[in-house]
Amino acid sequence: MKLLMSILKEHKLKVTPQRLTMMKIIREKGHIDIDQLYVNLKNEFPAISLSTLYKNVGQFLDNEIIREIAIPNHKNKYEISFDEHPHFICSECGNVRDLKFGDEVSVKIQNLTGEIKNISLNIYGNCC
Amino acid sequence: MKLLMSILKEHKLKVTPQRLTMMKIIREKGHIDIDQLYVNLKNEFPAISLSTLYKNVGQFLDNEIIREIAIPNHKNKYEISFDEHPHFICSECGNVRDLKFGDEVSVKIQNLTGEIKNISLNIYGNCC
DNA sequence: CTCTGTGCAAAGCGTTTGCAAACGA
DNA sequence: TCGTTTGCAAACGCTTTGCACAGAG
Repeated sequence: MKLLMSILKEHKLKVTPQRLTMMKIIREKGHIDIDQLYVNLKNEFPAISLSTLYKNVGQFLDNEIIREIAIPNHKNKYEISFDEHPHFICSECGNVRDLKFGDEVSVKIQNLTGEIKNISLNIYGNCC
Repeated sequence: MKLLMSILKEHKLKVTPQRLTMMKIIREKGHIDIDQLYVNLKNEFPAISLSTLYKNVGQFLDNEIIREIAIPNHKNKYEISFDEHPHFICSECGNVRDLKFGDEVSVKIQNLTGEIKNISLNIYGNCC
């Protein structure tokens, strides 16, 4: 598993304890929204401000260190960018479960004009 | 093509000129965000208010008359619910092109625990 | 030492709410 | 007539911005 520190350095972002902890929490939780992230960070940094979170989340997204998951009727969640994978999202509670391309889910695309940068496949169901 | 009026009636929503025009514009434009919708509606209803749009869009979504397309770094767009289909979304300008399940794109799902309500497949590329 | 990052307070902006009047059934 | 919808204004809440100080390199 890649060191969080080196990920920041690769993108020429300064290594701060706040950033490292943000990344650690996102990686541990798998999928987390701003508010949950804030609560978790408060434990370690009681003085941390929401604007720091927003600024860093913005930079992480710009640098594709994390990826944004849009969930209808819920706040966006974030995950560490690793491999592309589909999500199973609960329409009720917004819970996200990772699926796998390959054995579980496969997508076949033919005759598509235009370069593909990224595929987002969300399957909505109910886990409640 | 189904009458817009009867769609509203099916959902026990009152038929108002504002609603009919909203649906007409969304159907014509294919994919449209709140602001573009507002501008278009202003032509026909100079006094229409944004809150009317928000209220109706909310109701259309609740009743699944329209569907929401989340586009990173752009405002959500809306389309009339018809068949499920994948979208090709330009990462730069947010433009949306409809694709087809079947010949163009197919998804195979195996061993997935949990009922599937809905599948959203967005392919990101560049049209600029 | 220099430049970036942090925290705070305030501003900004899209969206929602409350209410009276208008309208649809 | 009765319940719903509309438009307006105000409230709301999330996100962004400006700035001074702190911290990383």
